[in-house]
Amino acid sequence: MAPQDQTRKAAAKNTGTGDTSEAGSRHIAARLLAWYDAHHRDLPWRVTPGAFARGTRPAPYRIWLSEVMLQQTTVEAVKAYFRTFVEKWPTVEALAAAPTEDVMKAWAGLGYYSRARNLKACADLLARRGGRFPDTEAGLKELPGIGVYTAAAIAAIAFDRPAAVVDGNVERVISRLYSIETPLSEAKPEIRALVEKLVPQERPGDFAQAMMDLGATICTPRRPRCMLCPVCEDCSAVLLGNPERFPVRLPKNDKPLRRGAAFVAEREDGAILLRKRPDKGLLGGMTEVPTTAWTARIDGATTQDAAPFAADWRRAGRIGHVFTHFALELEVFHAHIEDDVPEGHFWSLAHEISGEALPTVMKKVIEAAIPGATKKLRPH
DNA sequence: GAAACGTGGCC
DNA sequence: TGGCCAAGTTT
Repeated sequence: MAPQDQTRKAAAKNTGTGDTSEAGSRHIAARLLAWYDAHHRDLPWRVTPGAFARGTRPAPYRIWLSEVMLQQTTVEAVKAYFRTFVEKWPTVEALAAAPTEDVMKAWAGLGYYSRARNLKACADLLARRGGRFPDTEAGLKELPGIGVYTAAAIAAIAFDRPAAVVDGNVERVISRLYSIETPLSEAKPEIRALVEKLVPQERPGDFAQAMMDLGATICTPRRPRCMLCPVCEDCSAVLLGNPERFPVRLPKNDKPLRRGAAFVAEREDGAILLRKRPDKGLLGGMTEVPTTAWTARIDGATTQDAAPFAADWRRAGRIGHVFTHFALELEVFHAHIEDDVPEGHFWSLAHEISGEALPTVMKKVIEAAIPGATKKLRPH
């Protein structure tokens, strides 16, 4: 063991909170980069480590698109959407040229739909400016849908800027490495300062991705695989014996339950009556079947009044769905109706349903009334 | 600064 | 099964 390592270990033991010295930081960054070279994940938007040193670089468009998709979303869920988007729209100019409606349809199912609107707004703005991305955190942060994290991530990964990239993974890794007892949210400034100390001048983009890969594959929320961790010996939480205890979080408030009714109107040929939700707010700009407000009392006496129009509504079932801040129970009604279209509604043909901008909750509703209706038809 | 904003996977 | 969590941003 190198003398500097002994010093570092002693310091960690003395403080019990991890070594924050410059030498300690350099050591940790170097270990992480070496680990990343050997164990990085291959992802559709990622280039191999050391790209900038070889004179290559990832396309900022692909990094931006992946980062927006990855906001609060798992890598596995994003992969297929990312491939679809880059195939449909290979450049920011192509995305800018696309109708917003097509973008919403392609985003359907991924959630947090304001991301799709901001993505489109950002593409439009950049296309008008010649299609080039800003190459600094400050410039990126000005763009729609790009906040502190995403600006730092694009600056680091696409432009190799030494930005402090702090996401949920990094918060977990840092809070363990330095055994931070302060509950999350309150600890964020402290975590950011520690990351700023760690970011190396060489390969900052790879360092950011290394931290996130470590959090995703080794330093996981539950049952971290500390025996495989490149910075296990530097980790204060390991020293304390229970890394899983970090990060410390405040207890959460429980979710209220809302109820409502949804109405699946079916035409003779199997077409389904739909409408578009307002651009702002919950499921903004997405498509839905007619529903009551989602707080309405649902019982036999109110059902007829709650329906958007008179029909022979039959109870088709009940679906449950959990959003970020409330749970929803929808009573689903089904009826066959004539061809006239109520104001603000439109018919979607059976073979078009799967391509509509239907959020998952609405697919559940339609499936409850007409099993298989939202599944993609397979050619035979 | 708190609240709004989706969805799927895991145990 | 229900709570937790995931590469956060906007208002």
